[in-house]
Amino acid sequence: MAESTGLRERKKAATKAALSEATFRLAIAKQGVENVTAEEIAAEAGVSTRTFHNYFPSKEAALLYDFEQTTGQLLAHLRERSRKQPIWHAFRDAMIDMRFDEKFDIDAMRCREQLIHASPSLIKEQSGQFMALFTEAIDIVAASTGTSKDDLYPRLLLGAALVTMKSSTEHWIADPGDRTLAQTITEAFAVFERGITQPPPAPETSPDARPHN
Amino acid sequence: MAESTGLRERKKAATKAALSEATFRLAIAKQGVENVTAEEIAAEAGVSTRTFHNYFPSKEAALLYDFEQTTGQLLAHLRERSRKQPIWHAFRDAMIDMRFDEKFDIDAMRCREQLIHASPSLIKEQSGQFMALFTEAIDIVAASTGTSKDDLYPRLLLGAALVTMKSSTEHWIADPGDRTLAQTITEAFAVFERGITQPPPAPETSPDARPHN
DNA sequence: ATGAAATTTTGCAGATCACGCAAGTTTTAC
DNA sequence: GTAAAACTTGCGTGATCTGCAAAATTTCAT
Repeated sequence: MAESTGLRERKKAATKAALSEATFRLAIAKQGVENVTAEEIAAEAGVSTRTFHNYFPSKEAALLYDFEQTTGQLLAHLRERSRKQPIWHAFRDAMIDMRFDEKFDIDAMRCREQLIHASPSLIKEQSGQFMALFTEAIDIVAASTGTSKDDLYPRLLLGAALVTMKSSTEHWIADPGDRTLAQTITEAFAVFERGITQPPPAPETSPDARPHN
Repeated sequence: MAESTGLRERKKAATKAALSEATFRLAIAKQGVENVTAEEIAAEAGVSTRTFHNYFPSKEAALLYDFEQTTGQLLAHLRERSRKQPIWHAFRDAMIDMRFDEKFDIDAMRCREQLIHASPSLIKEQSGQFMALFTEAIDIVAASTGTSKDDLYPRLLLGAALVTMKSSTEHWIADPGDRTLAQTITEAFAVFERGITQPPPAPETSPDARPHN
């Protein structure tokens, strides 16, 4: 559906991607987004400053463009799975479906994490995107649990799921150890199934004895 | 200790509070922070625009000033309790210690919530403050659970606690029903103790209805 | 009380951001 | 091939936020 849509669509997508990548490149080179201007990004991508702002409202949004994309895909997976699976494990499996570890370079992910972690404006932007994800997902969760979206339980469940996804990914990126990302995610989701007051049984460094899934 | 610190300290605190309140007032009057300028806020509080920016980096920060204050107090309570209590219930009880329902007008809280919910910039600002709280609290949690701050478990626990505090407060503000805030908080924390896949025993609206998760 | 020291307030200038508008350019579709 | 639709660009504008230095205010020692 998005393939045959002609030159214009493809060019737009390419420009947007180029701007996002240019932002990433410059941010790394200059050790932080705050040291990069919209003007520089536009120049790096070969368009005018005005055009940059046609595509992104801010350089923060440009840098987190693929996060936003990812979010959309995750939601699609979630919608699909939520019709055949209890919502909690639908989140876990939708997350595993994303296969970040195969799609992205782990060093690039680490760089990105560091950029975000070091910049208040990026932290805010990312948090804002998480909140948007919350808003988009709450209906799915409410429907799936047979509750209202204003109830407490679906909000807690969704919040827990988002926290789990963010934390486990960050943790795995920082130090994969001998685990796959899917294992780490599964482990993290299991913590909430067990009850949060129950600390995880296996110390995080022991290598064997983890039957996957 | 902060009492006898002379006229200067007191005036600064008063100015800061005045600026924050002015921001709140104007934001309500104009139906959103985006319709208020720093210049207007400064005028309303009787100082120069430059002075406003000496106190707050942005109008969003000004509007969420008391949230920041609250955060600090919560951390103090948490630190105290975490030495005598397991960390999970320390969070719950530290939160209850705050007694928002007694300290703040519920209508004002509702207004504030609506302002935040309707403004992307405020959502980002608040999320940023939550992340700051995360950063400040993670050491306490790690110490209290005997783990490293880079481990997964303390991050999940802290994330769950923050989600619980935010969600239960918002939920209670939106519709207190016949519950106290402390009850709602306790109920919410209990969800995570039980295991997130276990829906709460008492449905929030209909008395029968087995939840079919 | 008084004058010097420390601190705060303020105006000004400058860099950036983000958006509306209208003219110019490219792509599409007939 | 040409007209319509969509995209790019430059310009102008209003707002944000910061540094700097002068003026005003508070503090403190005497």
